[in-house]
Amino acid sequence: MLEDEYQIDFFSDNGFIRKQCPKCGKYFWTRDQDRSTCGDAPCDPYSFIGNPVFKKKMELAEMREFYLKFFEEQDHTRIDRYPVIARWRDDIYLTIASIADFQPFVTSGQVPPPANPLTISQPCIRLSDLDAVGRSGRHLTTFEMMAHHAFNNSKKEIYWKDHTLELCDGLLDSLGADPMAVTYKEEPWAGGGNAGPCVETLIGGLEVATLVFMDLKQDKTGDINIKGDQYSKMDNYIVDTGYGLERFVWASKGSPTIYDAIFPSIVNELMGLAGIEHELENEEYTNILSQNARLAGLMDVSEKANLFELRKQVASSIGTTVEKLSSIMEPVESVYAITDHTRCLTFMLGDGGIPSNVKAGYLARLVIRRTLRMMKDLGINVPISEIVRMHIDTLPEYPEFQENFDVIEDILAHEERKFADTLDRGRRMMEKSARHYKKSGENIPLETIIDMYDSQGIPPEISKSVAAEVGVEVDLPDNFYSLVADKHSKSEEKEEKVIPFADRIAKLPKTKRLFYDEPNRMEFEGVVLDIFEKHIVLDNTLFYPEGGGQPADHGTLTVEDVVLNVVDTQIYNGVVVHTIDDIEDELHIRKGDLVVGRVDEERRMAHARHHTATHIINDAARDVLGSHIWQAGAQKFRDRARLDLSHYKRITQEELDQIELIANRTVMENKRVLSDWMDRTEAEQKYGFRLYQGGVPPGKMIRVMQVGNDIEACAGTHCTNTGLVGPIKILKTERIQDGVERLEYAAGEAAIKAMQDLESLVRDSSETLRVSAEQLPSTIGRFFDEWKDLKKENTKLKEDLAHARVSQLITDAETINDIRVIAKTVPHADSDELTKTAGELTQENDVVAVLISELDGVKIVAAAGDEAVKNGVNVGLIVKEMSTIVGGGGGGRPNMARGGGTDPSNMTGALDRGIELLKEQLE
RNA sequence: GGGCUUGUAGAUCAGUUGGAAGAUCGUCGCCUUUGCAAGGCGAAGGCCCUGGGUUCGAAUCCCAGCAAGUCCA
Repeated sequence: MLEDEYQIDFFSDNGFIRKQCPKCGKYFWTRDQDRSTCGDAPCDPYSFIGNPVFKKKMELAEMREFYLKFFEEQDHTRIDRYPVIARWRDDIYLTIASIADFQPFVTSGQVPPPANPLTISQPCIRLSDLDAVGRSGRHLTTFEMMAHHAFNNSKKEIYWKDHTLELCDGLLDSLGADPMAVTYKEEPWAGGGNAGPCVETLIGGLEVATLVFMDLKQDKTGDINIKGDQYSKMDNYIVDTGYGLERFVWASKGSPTIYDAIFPSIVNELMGLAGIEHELENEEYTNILSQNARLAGLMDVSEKANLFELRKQVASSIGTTVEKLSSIMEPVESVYAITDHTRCLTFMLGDGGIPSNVKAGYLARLVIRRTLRMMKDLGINVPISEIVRMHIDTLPEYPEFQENFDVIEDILAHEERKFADTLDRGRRMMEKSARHYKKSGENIPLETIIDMYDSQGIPPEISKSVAAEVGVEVDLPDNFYSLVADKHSKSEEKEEKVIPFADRIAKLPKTKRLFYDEPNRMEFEGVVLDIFEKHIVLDNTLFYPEGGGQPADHGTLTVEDVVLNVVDTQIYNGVVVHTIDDIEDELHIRKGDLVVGRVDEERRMAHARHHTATHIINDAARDVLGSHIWQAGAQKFRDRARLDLSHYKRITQEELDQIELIANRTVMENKRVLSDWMDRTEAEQKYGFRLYQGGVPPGKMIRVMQVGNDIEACAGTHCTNTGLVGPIKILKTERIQDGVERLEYAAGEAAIKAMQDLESLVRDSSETLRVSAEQLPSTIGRFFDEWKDLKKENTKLKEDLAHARVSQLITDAETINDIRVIAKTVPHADSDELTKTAGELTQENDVVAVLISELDGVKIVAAAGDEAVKNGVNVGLIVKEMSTIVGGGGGGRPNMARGGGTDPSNMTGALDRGIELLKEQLE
């Protein structure tokens, strides 16, 4: 990054000088002539601990308000926070920064910002430093990023570097910070395809703010190189700042750790539950914590080696052993981590996140399980929801969490039970495996432990302790988790959607879409703007292009007397492209022609019914299941539609019936379906993020649909009244992931058809059984029971038959070398009967039975008593050879073998050969 | 989105190279005991998840589906 980027008037006008840090080599700006280091850890240690850098101690709410108010007074508009689950993004699951709220449409310039400039305090979740949370004294999974943003472009500049620095410095000043202690470090920033110069604001050794001047985008042909990637200048340039609310509070209090600063009451409560006295009043104790935090600030403690090094240094500086120190620190660190993690869960679940085995839900589960493990280690025996409740009680500024608490509690109870089940199951499996290895005297291979974790979810620590109980050693390498990750590493290819004739389409104006204003009109006139191969673009159209889970309209385009069939309709950057099926050699259509379009009404209406029904079902489901229900995907077809819903347990039949009933009531109420194009920001303020059930559409204006009580941003075609949807019939549910339920249903004529199909199933069944539909269940039950009884009886009869045969067969035995040999054909006996007969015959030790029958080809069974086996008989070999004679195969063990073949003509030959072999074996 | 694991008696699980469906607990009956706990003897209880395929033969191998678990991005 060029040095020029940091030659900012604010610095020169305010007596700053630029220096290079002798430790890290980075450049920074300071008012202090005598300062030499940059002010960042590890070049400077924390100096604010026990020595606050701001005038007044503040709590989170007070600090947040102070910040927002400061920027409001500086002409910024305060806007509401966004959810921590980033539903409007398809590239990230969690909101990781305030700027994430405005990506991608605002930052790219497609959509104007809700206000400009604006200020916000955005709760963010980052799980990347999970291991350091609790240990480092400063890491959190959840934090609020306070920010002021200005969105500039070549036409209009709000403010840029100078004013940003002025505002930041002014804020610190108004908090009573010592100007001489503040440094600004140059640090080029890149991330998410953008980049730009950046300044880090440091005070007391702590980084409290990051000021990013985002003006570059990734571009292979760009002429600016940052960290190995090429970038070029953007037309938009954005002030992207981030001030850590929690760090500001910490700095204002000077507590030993950030955790003690931001949620002291919950930390204390948990210490009590864990049976640890948190002696913040105890000087020796706070000394240890402070030392630890200061030194931890200098290193990355997520590395095991570093953690040990940290312990060593702290131990020596307070004159104790590493072991002693660890025994003091570990429980405390766990309490910190639990407090942090439960706060994270409060936000995740409070914002409607559902634990799952995939996507954002998996992250929630990960955090839940980590927390439960630590709680167990500390002996904290309260439901995890109780700790979440403590957080909610201290967060009155988030009333929505309070409202959702019942569901949150249920989800957590559910997860707790699931995890307990998993551990139980895992422990049993591990015990078995451990016993197996103990028997063979081997150590348990690492592979087994990895498998246990990877496919059964058993943490390696638990595997190890279970193994130890059984008495087998396990070596856990430090890089265990990266070994697991290696197993999964593979390249991933994403398919880019290719736009046909992209350059021609780019030159065309956006197509006027008539279907919004006139949803019931099916015929229109249009002028041909362009034709390429089978694709036709008009100036306006009634054809709905595929989108929002609704398939494309079909129909016809007529030019004079030529009728063209439209088989697909797509939209690319606002240009609707109609695709027709085969065309004549000579296309009777050219630019400027007037065409008459007719939409296939039946198809369109079926889609519209299913689309409106989808909104109705979504609303009904939320009614029945709770407010955590979100659409996780949807697709409409002509004969049915499906809707994926986030829900943490299986939907029961009763709930399903209820949803169906409510949905049909909405239909019968025949409410008007309202739609309105609204300013995006206005709609968001009015209806919230509930709008975005089906993802976030681009554009300044969005179409807001109201169907019954359901309000969503939706670009599909709908019925004008709910009554037009007709009956709605839920066909089935499927669990497509843990935490996502799929509903399949039909509406209108499709529903009638579906019901008729179901009915005919019942009718056919009852006709087959010759009973009325009402009697079907009981009759089927009876048949099933009878079938079971008959099967048992059949088995019994075969045994009896076998028994009856035995007495006959035994008299025909031929004695060879003291062994009685029975080699016979048993007519019409199946394999089971032969087996039972042979089995009974060989109850006598000196008997060998070779039985053969003709049934579905040839069946052969041979058995030998113990005595016979001792004398060298191996019926496995005999049957094997016999079977090949009848065109099949067979085998078994020396005392029992079965086989058969497809060719009955050679049965006697096979039997003779069997006797021959037997004789050989007995000699 | 991808990977891995698992579906067998009411429950928890065995079931070897494809070759006679098992154990433990629970249930029921009888015996023992003043009674209980327990013990002894015996019995009932299986569409081996579903549907295809391979094979003389599949709980076992292959494919598809359904269901459950789990890890990763």
